[in-house]
Parts: sequence; C-alpha cells; structure tokens
Amino acid sequence: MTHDSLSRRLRAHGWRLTRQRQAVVTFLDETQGHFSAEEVHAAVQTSATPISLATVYNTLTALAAMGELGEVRAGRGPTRFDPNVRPHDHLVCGRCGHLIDIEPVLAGEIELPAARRHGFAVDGVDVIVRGRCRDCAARK
Amino acid sequence: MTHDSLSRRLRAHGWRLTRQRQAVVTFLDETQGHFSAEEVHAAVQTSATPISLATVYNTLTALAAMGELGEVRAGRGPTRFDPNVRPHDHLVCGRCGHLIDIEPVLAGEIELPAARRHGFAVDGVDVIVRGRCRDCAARK
DNA sequence: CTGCTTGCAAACGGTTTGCATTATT
DNA sequence: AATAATGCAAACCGTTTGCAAGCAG
Repeated sequence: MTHDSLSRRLRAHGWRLTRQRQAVVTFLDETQGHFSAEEVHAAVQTSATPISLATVYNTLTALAAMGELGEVRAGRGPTRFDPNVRPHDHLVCGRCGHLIDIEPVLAGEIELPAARRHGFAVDGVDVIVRGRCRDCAARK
Repeated sequence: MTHDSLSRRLRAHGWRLTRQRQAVVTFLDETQGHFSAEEVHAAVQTSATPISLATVYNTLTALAAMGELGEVRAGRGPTRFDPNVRPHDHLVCGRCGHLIDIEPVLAGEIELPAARRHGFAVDGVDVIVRGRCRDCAARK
C-alpha cells in the first residue's frame, strides 16, 4: 500500500497520522502471517521508530475494532493479529501453537435458524480446526 | 458424566481419589452451564470442602486432558469449563461474555480435504458464533 | 493552541509454579 | 511407609490503565 492510501485510511477513521501508527500499519501491510503484539513491537522497534508496547496494543486493538485486522485467540498464548481480512478459517497446532490460514470451512455464510439463535444478533462465525502440525505430528 | 463413571476413570488413570477431586467432580455432575476455575472454586468451597484454587486448576485441567470436560476460550475473560462433552458449538456475546451451547453448526464431522490440511493431523473443529445476546442487543 | 496520542511504569486478571505439608494407597 | 496431591504464596504472562509530557491538526 502506498503512503497516500495509508494516510487516507487512517484519516478516514478520524486518526491522527503519527509515526508510530504509520510504522505499525506499514509493517502489517508488508508482511504476511500472524503476530502477537510483542512480535509487532519487536519488528517495528528495529525499524528505527520509537514505539512503546502500549501504543502497539492501542493501534492493533483499534485496527481490529475497525475491521482492518483480524484477531485470533486460539489455545494458550497471546492473541495473534491477522492482516488477512478476507474470510478464512484457521488451523492451529495444539502443541507448538503454529497457526495457518485455510479456506473457509463453511460454504457461504451460515444462516443460523432463529430457533437456534437464542435471541442472539449474530455477527459472524469463527472456525478453528485443532490438530498437530506436520512437524509436531511427526515428533509423536 | 456421572460421578461413578468419573471416579472409575480417575482411578483408571492412576489417580488418587481425594476429597477435593470428588468435590469438583460432584459439582460438575450436579450442575449445567459453563464455569471459570474461580467459579468452580467458589462453588466447591462453600460445600464445606477445603480446596485451593491451584487444586481446582489441577483437577479441571486433568479432566479436560482426559476428555471428560470441555474447555472454552472465547473472547476476553477466563477459560470456561463445559461439563457438556457431547458434540456441540457455542454462541458467545461479545459484550457481556454470555455463553451458551448450541446444536452443532457443522453437519457431521468435517473431512478437511488433504489439500487444505497443510499436513496437520486434525483432532477436531471448534465453532464459535459471535454476536450479541438478547439483553445486550436490546441495550444497543 | 487544542487535545489526541504517546511512553512509562505500575496495576491487573488469569494461570502456573516451587516447595513444604498432608493424606491416599 | 511410600509417594501422590494439596495449600500457600510468589512468580508469571499478556494486557490494560493512569497520568505527565509530546506532537499532530
């Protein structure tokens, strides 16, 4: 993404364009995978930008709230943030925590019948496939 | 899960049948719903049985490991333990955390095609439907 | 200039751990 | 008697918060 579209996006949400926010957004745009707040912090810090962990949390949480970033809580360990906002599900290793994106498991969206909705206003569905990754499965 | 069968299983796993473990198991057997470790602790403590929070964690974790208890990590807040071990999914309120069991969203088990399994040995699938419970939805 | 944003450090909630003591087998 | 399980308290990890200082608009 270009700097201009970045500015536009941030401003569109009423954000001030700080060096810290630019650094986080740029990092997320230029990489793929899943990152804990600590990992983002470490990665952005090395790029000559001063930033505190608290600010990383602020930024990531805000991005997630505005739908620019996915949050994955699976098994133990920290929340991981997912720059991939296309619909998809996750495969999680219960041993090492390895996390990868997979094509949506559910075909189309689920239209949960009212009888099973228990009065809920449904926002979405998270599907997590639990298992052992190739390496951990090999290691018994 | 009945108390008797669970006692049997605990012994089958070479576990000593202590007063604390019996208290936890009995509590889970006599109630329905979802409970944090703290809640189980509070509930069991009042029943004239001395038990520490650490022991509650030990017991719940062990029960979960042997498949006698479900663990639900959804959104923020503590892990909740689910005495219902029949296949089912969950509906979670993103505002108040209200958690309820629902019929399985996926018909039968998913046979994730090898091409999408990324080498994982799949154990199972957790489906969490996110939304707002009736009360929270009403409160806007 | 205004006030949103930052950094710091301390507080926090949930969970785990180390170790001496107790209780089951 | 042997040894698994307990209780306690402190450690721990990930995350949030309060507040003074800084900087974007």
